Amino acid sequence: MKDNKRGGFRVGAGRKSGSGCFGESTKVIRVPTSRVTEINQYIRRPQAGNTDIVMLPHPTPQKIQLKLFDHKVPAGFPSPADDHIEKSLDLNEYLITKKESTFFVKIKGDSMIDASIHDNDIVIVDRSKQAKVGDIILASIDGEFTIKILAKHLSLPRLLPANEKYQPIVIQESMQFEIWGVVTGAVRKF
Amino acid sequence: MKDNKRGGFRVGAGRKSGSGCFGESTKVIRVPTSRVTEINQYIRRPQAGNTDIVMLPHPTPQKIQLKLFDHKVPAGFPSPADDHIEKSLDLNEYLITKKESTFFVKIKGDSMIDASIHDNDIVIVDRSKQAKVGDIILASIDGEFTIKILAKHLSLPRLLPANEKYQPIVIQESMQFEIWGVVTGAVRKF
DNA sequence: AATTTGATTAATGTTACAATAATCAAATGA
DNA sequence: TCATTTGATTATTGTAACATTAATCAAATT
Repeated sequence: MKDNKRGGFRVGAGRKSGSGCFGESTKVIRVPTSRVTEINQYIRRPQAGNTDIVMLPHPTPQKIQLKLFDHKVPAGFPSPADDHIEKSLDLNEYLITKKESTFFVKIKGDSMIDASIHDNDIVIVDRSKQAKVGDIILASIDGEFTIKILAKHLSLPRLLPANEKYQPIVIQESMQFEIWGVVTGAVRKF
Repeated sequence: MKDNKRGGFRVGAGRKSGSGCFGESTKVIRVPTSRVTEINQYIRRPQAGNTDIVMLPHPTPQKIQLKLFDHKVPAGFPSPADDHIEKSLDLNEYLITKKESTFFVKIKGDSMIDASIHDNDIVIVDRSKQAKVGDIILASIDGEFTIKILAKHLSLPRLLPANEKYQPIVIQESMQFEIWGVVTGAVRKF
């Protein structure tokens, strides 16, 4: 039942310009594949209600409100602060699993620098944990404490320093050798 | 002077995949005309961000005092009587000076590795401390959080990574730039 | 040994296209 | 008469295609 009498060219016919979801014309641009989702979310995000406010601690009695998205040039892409203030953190809870068997050791010197344990770092040692090959352990050899990576050489245990400049130590039967625990963490003050 | 003896099909010929300015494949997407410039700037700006989640100190942390030993003292412990050697320590107290102005940020990537800040470390940031040149700071650049070393060059602030593979960032007037605090410590779990 | 050259393939900005959606007015039907 | 349907028209929108540029390799040349 087609006829030629409906429609037809006439001014004002057809979809109105600006009736798309952006209310304006569009262009195609090329962007990295990994950021397609991010950009699509961003350009579709309601502009009006964009009032993300993050509260961060401040020494003054009343906490300061820091407004994000007040950029001068590129306006408001998703910021890490958007949804990233998640939870609170208790350092004791985070770093100490078993407080009954945990203690700290303050490190002197740079012999563990390749395991990124530095002079004056404090390491967290759990003496209840069974040391496995590859673990960073606190051991004593002939009455001296040392922090090393546990390896195994035939049947005798072997301690690898994390710093290449130091020689591995093969534990002989005659040596007093004791593993005091496994290093489970490290903390540092700047 | 054309001949058919150069080039020719052979494995490995031609431009390498991923050699473009994004280091990955691209796609075309349609965006509002008014935001083309903004998005092009955004996807091309230096990726300074090296932080992940932001956390606040726990309001009611566990109080755990554990023994602190010195790496260099001769083994013979535990010797609870010896107060000279043995101290005790609470990690929250040790690392957090001002709870009201402190928060935590998780590090992503290895841009600060020479400052011994590693992937997945958590750094402690004090917002009340005045940042000085040379300090490790948390800053935001155009909405992106980053941990960097604060420097100054010709009166413009500069953010230096602690890894020669990364480029310093010169802060221009046109950039949104804010210093959020000074990094006062770092913790790591093994 | 260093440089040039031509073939090859990826990157990149733009245009083209097809499918969908919105809009209008004539045609239809109550 | 007035609401609904219908067909033509035009914008939107995601994707494919294209042309130009850039990077890379190995043979040819200096």
